[in-house]
Amino acid sequence: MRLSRAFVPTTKETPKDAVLPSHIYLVRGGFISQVASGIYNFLPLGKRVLDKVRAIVKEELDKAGCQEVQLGFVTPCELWQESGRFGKYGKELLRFKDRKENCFVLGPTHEEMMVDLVRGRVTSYKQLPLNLYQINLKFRDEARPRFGLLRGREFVMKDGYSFHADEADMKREYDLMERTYRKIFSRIGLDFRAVEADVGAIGGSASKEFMVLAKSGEDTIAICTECDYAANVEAAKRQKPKAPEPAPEFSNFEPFYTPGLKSIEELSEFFKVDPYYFVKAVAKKAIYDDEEKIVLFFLRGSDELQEIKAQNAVGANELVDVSEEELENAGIVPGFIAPYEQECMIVLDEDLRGAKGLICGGNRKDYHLIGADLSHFDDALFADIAEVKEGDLCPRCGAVIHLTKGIEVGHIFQLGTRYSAAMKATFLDKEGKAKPFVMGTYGIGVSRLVAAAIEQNHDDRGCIWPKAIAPYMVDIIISNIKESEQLEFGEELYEALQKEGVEVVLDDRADRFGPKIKDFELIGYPVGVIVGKGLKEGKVQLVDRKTLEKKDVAKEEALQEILEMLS
RNA sequence: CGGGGUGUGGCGCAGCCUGGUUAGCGUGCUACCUUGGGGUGGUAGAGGUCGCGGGUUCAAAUCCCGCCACUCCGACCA
Repeated sequence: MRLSRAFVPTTKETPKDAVLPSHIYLVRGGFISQVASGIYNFLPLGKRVLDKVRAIVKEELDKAGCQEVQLGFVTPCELWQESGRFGKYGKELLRFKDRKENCFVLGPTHEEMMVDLVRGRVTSYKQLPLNLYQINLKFRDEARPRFGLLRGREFVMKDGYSFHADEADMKREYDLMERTYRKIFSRIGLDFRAVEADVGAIGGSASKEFMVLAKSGEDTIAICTECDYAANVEAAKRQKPKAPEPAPEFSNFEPFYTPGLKSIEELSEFFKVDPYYFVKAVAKKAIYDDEEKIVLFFLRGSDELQEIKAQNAVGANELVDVSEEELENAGIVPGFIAPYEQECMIVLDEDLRGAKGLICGGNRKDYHLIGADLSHFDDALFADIAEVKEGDLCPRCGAVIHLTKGIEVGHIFQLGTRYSAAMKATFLDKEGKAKPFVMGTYGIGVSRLVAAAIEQNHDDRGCIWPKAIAPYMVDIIISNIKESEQLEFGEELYEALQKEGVEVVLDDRADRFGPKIKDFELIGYPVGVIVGKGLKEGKVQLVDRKTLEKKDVAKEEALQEILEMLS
């Protein structure tokens, strides 16, 4: 491609509202442009990167025996009503009617469509297993799109669905998909972790997320510093924390006057006791399909409530904050809540099981109880609801856990029969009995990967594309096109590289050197070739975008050297 | 969904509080000259329904009301 002819509108200025590097550089580099909130156009360079990611995903999936299909983007409401998700999915589902008043939605995910496609067509265990996928647009009317391609409303996703005769075969496929996903993200050149995850609203028995490690990630993940344990904090476990010394000693179980002291910090200071020995209460309102109720969660003062775990522990659809007024109306004393004598539902953290010698709220304003003993509480009340924190101990090997941030780019689920049963998608097994398919579902955020790659690979000058997905591999900069010698050699090298099958751009614009090298750095081609004043001595300069190192090479050797840099 | 902010040539902004000539600056764009290894300098140009609708007024980018869009913080996020 000749840059003099290319549609690559780069800008010197940072777009007004972009905060993250990937957003800034993708817009400034002329890869994407915004159309509306959470909706982007892909320009020629962005489209090339997207297609490369797409091609890698496709290649590895096909190798793993998956088959690509393409489902309609516009899907009939009836399918959503059938699965029961039409109402539950809520406002994220963009609904509209056609001229005949038929109701449709833009697909945010395609479980329903895929089950509908397969049911009635795959009817025997002999046709299983089957793994179908598509790489297609998705639309979710997010309440708050942000960060450019990282959280758009319209995005490109690979979504795959597998169908099996039994659980064991589904697990086999799940493991195969994990290995396949690892290959995909490794090929793209990303530093990522496969982490244990919460299954969330999609359901199923197990799931793993693939996280690209980046400071700007919206997810927090817990990683063991010794073994390969890694989990999203929403699902992370830990070994029982060690009790700090010295443990406080209380001769009696009795109220203690603590005027105005509510926070664990203040109390710890007041009693000179480590927060570990306090019982803290977190009140939430649990929302169910047909009711809502106040739940009190109790943890050690040194821990924080993990809301997803807490939500799962009480089987609620959602947990929301509860006001002090609501608490008082329920006969609860905010700031001084004890696990004793509560009328509402209570849940205690696993780590409090059998704990004694604690300080907790007094169920009375300005009083706490010292010498509390929880060893008589019913086992049923305990659940793992604490958030794993920096320095906690790995549940597998006991080494120290480290927290880091990640961008979720893939998620695989052992789904089971949730959708197949609801939508009556069955096959006949060996005994001739009808059974619902056992399913798995697997997703990759293809357009999000484009942004994630930049979040992880950039410097203060622009993008540094991994070679596997760079829009072009080489940028030949002709320093001054008025110098016919430079122009000629540039053209010659351009042709030679194309003959070698290298994707190359020729910067033959009538600009000066400055803007050209700035664009090279901004766009982030892996290799730059500067054809400039060195040519008089028979030399050109090769630039490694990643290190920004330049080296002079004889012009006759340039081709060979470039090929080596790319290998 | 709750709370804030913004909307003015392609892009980034000023002007608005205190209404009043031709709406200004930077950048980008066009032409010519200049320069030619890190966004060169100059001259001359093109380019704006001041988000939309209504109101107040002799007069509205500016004041008032309504709407829309975008955005930030939070909630939410298969």
